[in-house]
Amino acid sequence: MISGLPSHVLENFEAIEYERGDFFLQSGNHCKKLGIVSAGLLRSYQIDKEGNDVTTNFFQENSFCGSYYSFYERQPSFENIVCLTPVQMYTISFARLSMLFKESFDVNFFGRVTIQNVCIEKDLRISKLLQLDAKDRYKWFLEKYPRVIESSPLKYIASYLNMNPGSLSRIRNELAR
Amino acid sequence: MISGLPSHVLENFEAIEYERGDFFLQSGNHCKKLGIVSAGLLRSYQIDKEGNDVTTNFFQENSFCGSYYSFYERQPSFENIVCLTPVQMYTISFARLSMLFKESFDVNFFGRVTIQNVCIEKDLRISKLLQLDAKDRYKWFLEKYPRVIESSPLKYIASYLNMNPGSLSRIRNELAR
DNA sequence: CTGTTTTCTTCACATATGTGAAGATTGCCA
DNA sequence: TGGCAATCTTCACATATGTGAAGAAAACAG
Repeated sequence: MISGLPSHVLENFEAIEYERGDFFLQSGNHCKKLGIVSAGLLRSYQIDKEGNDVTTNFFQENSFCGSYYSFYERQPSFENIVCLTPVQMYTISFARLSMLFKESFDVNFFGRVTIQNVCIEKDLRISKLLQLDAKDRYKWFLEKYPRVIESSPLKYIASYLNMNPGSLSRIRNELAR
Repeated sequence: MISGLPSHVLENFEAIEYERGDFFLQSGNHCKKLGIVSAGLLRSYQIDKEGNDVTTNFFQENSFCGSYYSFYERQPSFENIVCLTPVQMYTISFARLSMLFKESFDVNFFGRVTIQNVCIEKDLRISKLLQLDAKDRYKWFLEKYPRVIESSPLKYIASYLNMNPGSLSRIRNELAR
């Protein structure tokens, strides 16, 4: 299911289901679990100092879900993570994962490669934020995450792309012609 | 020197020195080596479709230098990496590092933790890009990377912060009063 | 189904930031 | 040290994007 994940490792995970609107993580709390999404879509967001809801990430099928900062640094989270659809995932606690990392070469290897890929994705996102104007950021998102458009309200996509809902509507209107 | 790095591992690295203006990586080429900066400052940048120079990263002392995408995915780089000051680093080839990853539990463990931390930093940068206006992005940079200000032309810092040199000057003028 | 809530669009207008040029300043090299 | 080149600042003006409100449309709940 997760390519490269040593098969016996899944025994250490716990299968959980969430409904739309359920929180996987609330800001101020520790992120106690890391999840692998097997179905559905989640969104992480922060509330900025003006009180705006800012989407920081979407978590689709097969992606790792959690706040790396809160999970690995054992700190209260700045982020909320909430389900945009019904979700199925496999979760693992920090203690359990740390144990696996300590004991298993394969898990370590897999974890390293996985987080490398996450890193590469984040670099790509940063370069798009720095280089593209609002319209091109939206076109890029359309190509890259077509499934997200189907399940997420546009206002959440707008803040993910560093624009506001009105601007996104204007852009969609322009592209429609 | 690098906290957590198994000591015998450094034998696999090669010490290199660069002068200001030397390229560590040119776009179009494979990133064949990963570096650990022991002294100096480098900058990575891309040329966007309008021909603008956009700074994607600064590499300070003790940070890992390279294009993760190009290095790990074995693809031509979109980025250039150039020395802003004289630089000393330790480098390792992909083949050599892959071998270490395959053979050494400790190197794997260290590599995983290291890239996790890089990931957390990238998340932080993204959240600042999404949440702060130009002035606050600059204030944040001042606090976080005071040493970079001393060695990098401001125009490079401007594009790193997603603004242009004129705007940065205006902001600096406002803050000076 | 029907009413209520949420989301999306559209608009007129506001504003932060971009642009390009000119001059001042700085830094570098011969 | 002097002179050239790079950088930084400043300005007037341009423009992309933000703002908030109002209505239309869609989604949801009873």
